[in-house]
Amino acid sequence: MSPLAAPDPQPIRLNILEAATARFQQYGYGKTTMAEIARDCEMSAANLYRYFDNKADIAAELARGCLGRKLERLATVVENNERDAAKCIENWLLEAFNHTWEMCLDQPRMNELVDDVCNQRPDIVHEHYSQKRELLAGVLRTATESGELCVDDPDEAANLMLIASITFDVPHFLHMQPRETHEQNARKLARLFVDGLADGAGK
Amino acid sequence: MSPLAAPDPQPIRLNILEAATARFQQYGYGKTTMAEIARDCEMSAANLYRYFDNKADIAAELARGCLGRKLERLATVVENNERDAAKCIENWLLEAFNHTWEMCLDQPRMNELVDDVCNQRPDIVHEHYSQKRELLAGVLRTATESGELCVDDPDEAANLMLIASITFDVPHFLHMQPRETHEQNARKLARLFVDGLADGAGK
DNA sequence: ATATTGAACATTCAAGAATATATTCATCGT
DNA sequence: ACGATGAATATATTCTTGAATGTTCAATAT
Repeated sequence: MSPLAAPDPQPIRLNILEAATARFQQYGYGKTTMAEIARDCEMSAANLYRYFDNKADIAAELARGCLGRKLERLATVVENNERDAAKCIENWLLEAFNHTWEMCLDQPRMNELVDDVCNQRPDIVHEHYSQKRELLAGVLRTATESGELCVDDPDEAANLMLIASITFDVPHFLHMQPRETHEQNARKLARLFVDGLADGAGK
Repeated sequence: MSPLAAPDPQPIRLNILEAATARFQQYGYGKTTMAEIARDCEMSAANLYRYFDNKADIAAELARGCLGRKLERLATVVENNERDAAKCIENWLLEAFNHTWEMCLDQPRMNELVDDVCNQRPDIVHEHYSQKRELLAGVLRTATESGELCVDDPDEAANLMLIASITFDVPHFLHMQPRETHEQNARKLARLFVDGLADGAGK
């Protein structure tokens, strides 16, 4: 009633996404039908197409959500370590790895879905990547201003760090080592980054 | 005749491998039959099993060969840069990337085969990885002795570098950037490694 | 007009038959 | 004995087809 209370812009869209999430989690993308999602939303399958172009677009939206939550976790790490870039980078890598690890264990179907979407939608991967780089570049810029690090081009350095820490973002490599080893590697790699970007390096 | 001249220990095995290579290159693993390989060797299909346990083992042997040649290229890089660890590491990453890139372009089917074998035979991946780590650790050890670098645990550092440069070894990430960008990234990452492992870092 | 639907259409999936191929083995020639 | 083979068997691949599902659209209700 009040013009101040902003109602959900698309409550139906969200409803569909929730229903799809529940189905995909339990049965997987391939085994859930548009009819089932529609039934959960108490509408016809045809009507889903008023809110999404097709089934793949629902999955894409969910994948975006997953990647968004991952970004939020990393943003929280950044917020909690504003004064200590070394710790921030270490915790960034640990958080990235733990998120990947936990997704694989706890939500294997959703994880698989994100993987598939990423393979078919380079734009989604790229946006997620850009957001991460921007966030990480901010950390490096701040640390350079405070004197903790000495980074000429924060964007370039952030890019490098993301490339070099791909192991921790991609499920494909997870099974090659136990969790503890991965975590140790994350810590060591963070140390290597910090040493390589420290003031006085490479001169 | 002369006991000095060591004849091929298994010329027939090699012959089979050559025939299989030619077929796999042109038609792919799935589309070439044991009968075809046998015909190329002028023998029966049954006789192939005197030299290999099964078709997959032929592919495994070829994959080992591919990885072996990759290791040889890296070993050559090491030999040609014994005095300059920084250059050696840079050229290592460039060589690793270029090998991956060229394999994907020039021998896509063989590349796919190596990929498949690696997914089914962790032992082969692991051995290749161990060989690379040993080679790279040697570089770090030598550089530490000469004072160019300061690496406490060369094995651990080599391990880290290999993990961090996975992008350049795995075809999966190749298409995400043009060749020049990858090469620049390889150079920059090498620089980051060297800076991070330089004397005085991390103290 | 807008939201929704049932029914039509297009595409994909899945199960089984048919085929092709991988693998084994008894036998042959040396 | 050894190396090799053709035929026999087991396994995998392909093909076919009915069914299931994704998608569209004209028609209906609000």
